[in-house]
Amino acid sequence: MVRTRKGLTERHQKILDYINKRVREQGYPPSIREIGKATGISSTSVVTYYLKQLSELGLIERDARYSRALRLPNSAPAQDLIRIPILGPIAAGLPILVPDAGPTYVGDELDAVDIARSVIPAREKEDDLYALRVQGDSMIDAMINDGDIVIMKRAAKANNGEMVAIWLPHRDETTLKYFFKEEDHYRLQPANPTMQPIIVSKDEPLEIKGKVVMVIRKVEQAGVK
Amino acid sequence: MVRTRKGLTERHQKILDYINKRVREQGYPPSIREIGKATGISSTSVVTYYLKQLSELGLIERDARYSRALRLPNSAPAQDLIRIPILGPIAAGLPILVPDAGPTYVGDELDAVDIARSVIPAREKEDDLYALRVQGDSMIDAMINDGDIVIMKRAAKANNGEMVAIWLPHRDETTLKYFFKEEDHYRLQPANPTMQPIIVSKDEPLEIKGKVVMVIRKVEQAGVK
DNA sequence: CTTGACACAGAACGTATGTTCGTGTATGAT
DNA sequence: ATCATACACGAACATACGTTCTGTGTCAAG
Repeated sequence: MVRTRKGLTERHQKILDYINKRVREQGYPPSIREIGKATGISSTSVVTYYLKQLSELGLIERDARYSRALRLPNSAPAQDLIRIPILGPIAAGLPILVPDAGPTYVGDELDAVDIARSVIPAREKEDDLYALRVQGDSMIDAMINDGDIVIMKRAAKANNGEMVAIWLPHRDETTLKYFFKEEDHYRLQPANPTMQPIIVSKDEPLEIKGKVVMVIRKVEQAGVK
Repeated sequence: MVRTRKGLTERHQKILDYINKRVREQGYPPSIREIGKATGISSTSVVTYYLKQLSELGLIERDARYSRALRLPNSAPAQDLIRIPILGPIAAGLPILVPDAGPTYVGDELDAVDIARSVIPAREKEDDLYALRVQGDSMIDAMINDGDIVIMKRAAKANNGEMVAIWLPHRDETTLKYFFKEEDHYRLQPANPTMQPIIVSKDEPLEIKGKVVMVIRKVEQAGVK
């Protein structure tokens, strides 16, 4: 693990190690002067000098100017998990219940999935994420299977090309589709290119329940017979 | 997770939540003034006042006097992350390279995904897991898309009904299929029930490269046009 | 030899940050 | 009414901290 990276002098390595150790042991990063003392560098400017290099190499991130405001991008193994509550099932004929974004969610008896933050695509805000468990085969056109878990992000509207969960009250239907707003209608495009889109006129009510961020499928031993 | 603890006022709770969030998102704790601003407390002394109480309650630890020197003792609860190396691409016409189970893989220049152990189905042995990035649309019959990440478990043989990655040398083909050993042939069944199975005679060579454990799809904004 | 890049040190400087203190306002007990 | 306690505000203060500037020694290229 601790490997001499190309282009890193001993001091780079020592600084990196020390930051690592401090973050692990104390829970917060050291100050420049502490780094200096620990690595035998007598001047704060020299530490700054190295931190700048490490930062340019992408080995640390820092919001300079603030105290102890540095972090190790690749590590942070400690709290890199986020817990996403599974709010309920999603199925063709079922509306989705999304208890509107309580800033503090109460229900901790709920099911949840733990996801490493690093696998969440963008910098999604954690509080806006929730998960649904797919029931039935109705989402196969979205390449989503029975039993899959879809991770959603709260959203009431969508941009063209985003995959969203849509509730069509007039049809009593929930679907996951790519969303396109066009001339005088909405086009809901299945992920499977061989399938036909659904056209929804703008008169018809259409509720966007969230954007699909991620799909997780646990493959059990049993498959098709 | 976020639970109103007995004896904690809303401000205590808010402060706790904010520290938590900042540590997770930034990698280092906030300053007193930042806490104040985020929780609607206008005076630094009031924040100090609460921090002292939280500290006495053992809900935070802090080396006061130093900047941002506070930490959440209970954090690092689920260190349950495992890192799964992404060994390479998987595509219809490509053999899979699986460098046989080095007990410690050296190459850390490789890509990897972090997964919470809790979402890994069985008690798979961590070292037996690896991941592949799907290239192309050739796996759509397995409900697996271009760009998906499949998490595999090393295996040279499979039981009936398991989904496996198979290499057919005579056909120069890699596929993900449900595996069934039958009378005098193998039946490779697509996950999509509307599609026809591939029948492979027992004379034909067939290499099982691993079992599919999980599929992860990150849905980006862009979809089908 | 000169030049410039690099690694390093020390001092000066501005500010971000935590603490202390004086003050004010409720509330409840005596 | 008086006092204690919990909660809250803002100003003053000391200092820990990051930045910047100046200077020194080394080493390779010109």
